[in-house]
Amino acid sequence: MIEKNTELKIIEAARKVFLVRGYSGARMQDIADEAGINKAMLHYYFRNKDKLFESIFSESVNNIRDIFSQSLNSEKEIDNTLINFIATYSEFIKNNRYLPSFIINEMQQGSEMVEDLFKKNIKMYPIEFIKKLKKEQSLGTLEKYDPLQIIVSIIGLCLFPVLAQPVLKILFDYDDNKYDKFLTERVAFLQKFIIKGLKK
Amino acid sequence: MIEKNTELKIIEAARKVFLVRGYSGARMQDIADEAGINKAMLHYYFRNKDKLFESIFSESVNNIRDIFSQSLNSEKEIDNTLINFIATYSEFIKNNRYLPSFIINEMQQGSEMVEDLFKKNIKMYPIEFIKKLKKEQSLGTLEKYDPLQIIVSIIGLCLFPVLAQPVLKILFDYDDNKYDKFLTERVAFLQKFIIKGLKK
DNA sequence: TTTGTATTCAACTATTTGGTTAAATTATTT
DNA sequence: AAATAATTTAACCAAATAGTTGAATACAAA
Repeated sequence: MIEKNTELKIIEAARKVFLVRGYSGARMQDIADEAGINKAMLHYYFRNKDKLFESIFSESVNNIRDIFSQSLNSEKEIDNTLINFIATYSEFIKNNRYLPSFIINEMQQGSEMVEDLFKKNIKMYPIEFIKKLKKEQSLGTLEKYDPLQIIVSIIGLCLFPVLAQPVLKILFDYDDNKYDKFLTERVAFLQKFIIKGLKK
Repeated sequence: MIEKNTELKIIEAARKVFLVRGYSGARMQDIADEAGINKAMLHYYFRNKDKLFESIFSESVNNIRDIFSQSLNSEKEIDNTLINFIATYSEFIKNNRYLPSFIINEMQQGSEMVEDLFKKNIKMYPIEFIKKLKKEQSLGTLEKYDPLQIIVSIIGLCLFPVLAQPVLKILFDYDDNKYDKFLTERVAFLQKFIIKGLKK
């Protein structure tokens, strides 16, 4: 019997394996098993490991980019922009645990191929948000910090607890439920903490 | 001629390779080349890849733990504790770029062996710092945030720009010099931003 | 010097892993 | 139904990689 969605099944399996194990840790056999197909099928649909990886990595970069620009540009006023971004971005990351560490890690390796894919797909600079910040800064409502320091801080505050989840769970002796609660509560904490830190 | 510090050379080479490439990305041959010795020497001094990895990973966890507790407990007063921690920790991380991502990544894989090594070596809970925070909170000088949220935030703010360095460099179109400047300037920014965010 | 021990290496083996192929099966078109 | 095209598989092959071995060399102690 011919399976209609073999390609989709492969993509889903590859996503699962690559995101957790990374390029060098991923095994073609594992991906085939996860997809419930024969290993040769992978090479039928995708010429080789590199090509399969490329499609997963590109897709991942696109996802991060989309949710980022989408959640950063939805509201007009700066406070609401921040509140909305923190909530939306945190939620997305929570549901896509492995996405940030996957991208960060592959980029760390410094391979030409990965860097090119990243550059090709990311195309994003938060120009509108920076304008908003600068305007508030010149009005005297926000501290005159470097906008990029601010952006890195906000993203980092959202991402880090998910990036470091396995480490922090052990450090704090939290089980899955407790850590989930920790992440949920973090949204309100961040909204208050960040705005307090930025306001003059 | 017998080389006196072969074991040390191996450790240094293994550190270099493992920290950047991770367990699965590291090649015994690369480590041997980096150390300037024969591949068989690795197995003479360390039985196998796992044993060599274990010693590097344990050492890394110990380093992180030491610098953490050391820079967190040096000062008495809360403001100075924070200012000192941010400066010391940031400086350490800047000089040990790959340490955080190495540990976080290997922990992400969820292997029994790595998790056990981590638990065995970390043994750290910032009890003194939490006491200090709670005292200030009850005095009304600090906002009544969950101490763990605070700690995760401070660490994340210091670590994230180094974790995500390759990504952020491309996003901001910064070269090595510019990014180095960004990290240097970040210390003062964080000291101000964090204290403002925490103070009532 | 001689003897024993630690160190080093080149060449080898075993295993893992990515990739190929040819044949069989299923679907689609004529 | 027959012919053609697409899909799937088992059984391979080739390359990469971890690990082994035995001989040679250097050093230290007797």
